[in-house]
Amino acid sequence: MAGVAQLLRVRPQASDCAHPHCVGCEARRMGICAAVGPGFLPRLSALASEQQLATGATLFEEGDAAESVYIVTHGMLKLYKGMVDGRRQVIGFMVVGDFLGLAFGRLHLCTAEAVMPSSVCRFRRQKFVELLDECPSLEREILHRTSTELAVAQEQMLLLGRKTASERLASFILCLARRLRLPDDQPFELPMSRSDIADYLGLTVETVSRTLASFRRAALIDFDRHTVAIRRPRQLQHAAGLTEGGSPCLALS
Amino acid sequence: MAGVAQLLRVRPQASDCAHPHCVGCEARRMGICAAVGPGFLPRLSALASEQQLATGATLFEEGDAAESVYIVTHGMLKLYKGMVDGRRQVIGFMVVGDFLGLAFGRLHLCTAEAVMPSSVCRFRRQKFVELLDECPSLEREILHRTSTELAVAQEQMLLLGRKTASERLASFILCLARRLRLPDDQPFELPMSRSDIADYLGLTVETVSRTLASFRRAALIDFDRHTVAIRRPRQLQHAAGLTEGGSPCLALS
DNA sequence: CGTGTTATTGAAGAACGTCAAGCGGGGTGG
DNA sequence: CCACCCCGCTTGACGTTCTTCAATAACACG
Repeated sequence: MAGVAQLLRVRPQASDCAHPHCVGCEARRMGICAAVGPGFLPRLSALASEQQLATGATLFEEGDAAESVYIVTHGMLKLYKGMVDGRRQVIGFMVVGDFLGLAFGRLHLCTAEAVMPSSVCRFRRQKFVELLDECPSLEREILHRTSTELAVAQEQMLLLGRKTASERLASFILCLARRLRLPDDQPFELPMSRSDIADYLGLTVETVSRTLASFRRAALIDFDRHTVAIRRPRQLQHAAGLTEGGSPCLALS
Repeated sequence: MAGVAQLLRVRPQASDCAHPHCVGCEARRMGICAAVGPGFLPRLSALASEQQLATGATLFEEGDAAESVYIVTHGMLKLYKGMVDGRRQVIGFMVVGDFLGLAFGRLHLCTAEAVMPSSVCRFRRQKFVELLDECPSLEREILHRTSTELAVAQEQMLLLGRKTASERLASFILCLARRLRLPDDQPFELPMSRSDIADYLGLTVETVSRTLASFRRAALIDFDRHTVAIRRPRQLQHAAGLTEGGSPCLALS
């Protein structure tokens, strides 16, 4: 679980905040706290409530009225869109500190489901928007995050539209590794299932499995069901269709 | 050209503004004007400069330093990302009133190229950010737009990851039609080339051409090189893999 | 320890890509 | 004004990649 523990520490610099109001809800330590000034923290406390999610539990579904926004405080959730016949596209994996449900419409546009035991901090949407009105630095923070998410989504469009199966898997692994900022060769955890990976990369589980197997045969990586280690990072980058200095992924947060 | 003319009128309600400062640069009439109060308009005037683009001209390239932001005032631009071997993914087509170059990083993450004779209104980035600091309603407007663009990008991820060629083309045509809010059966313009469409939908020109031809054989649409008319909207929606009431696309603006 | 779920592996098939040839429109230059 | 050429679009034949279908293996859970 060392890998996951690191995955969760997305915005470590924000955890320095020792303000008394920051203790109750971990979310405040993770992101919002740094953005809102001390004056707003009491109001934030009043707004927040924590919620636990078992693996597979859905926080909200595509089409639900969007009445709350959330911050992930533990674990990992996937966001996905579905089609009537069951095809799915995973939009992203949200980790600690990420906002959920920020779509500025009346309805949620994807489903949010826990891929491992997780918890979130919930805010009433309307109250949250009012807070936004009063706290420009929070609004700037949200804008910054939304804008980063947009850049990530656009990078993923390139992957989904133009990359081969091998390139997709290689990009995915490098992206995870970069997000964890791990030294090469150190194994890290994949909390999501093969089927989630397939739905994220626009492939089938079989293709994911076969491609990972071929990477292992080529000694690019080593892996077990929920663990991966990068053995030859340079060659893996090459397999991802990236230049040396290229951006394997823009970390989501 | 009737179709294009309508394509350009994305935010018609904003054109009501009769403030003297709104006359010079069309951008102010299209979007920003409504967001910033009259007090900020003189500053906006001072910041702006207009720029013409011939078809095929690039406004900025992936990797360039991001020193300005732009608003499209005439025509249409495509945003795309490239891979070293020449593969491309078109991220989106930007029409009048859309912002360009808002990536909150030091570098542009895609190339912007005119698909038809176009013009943009340029703002020095730093000045623009300062303006953002002083004008909360403008910041809110930008947040709203960014958030909408994110939703569009996520919808496109579903298309690129999970839809068949027919579904992609059908979705694309319906999306354009919805954006123009045309009555069915009325022909409208496709300013972009087949190759741009292919790069937008993650296909090849040949597949785009063949699929359009098959739609015409099935009498779903009629088309000419740069004109399309929807003949059987219900069946086209079905071909797009959408439910009756479903969202063919969230208009970009 | 058994059972359901998830992952792997193989073989056959389909969808889309690649290669190649032909068409047609628009622009240029004679 | 016409002929030519270039470029974008279309259409056909063939290949490749990925999916689909199916069987087996490995794990997680009670």
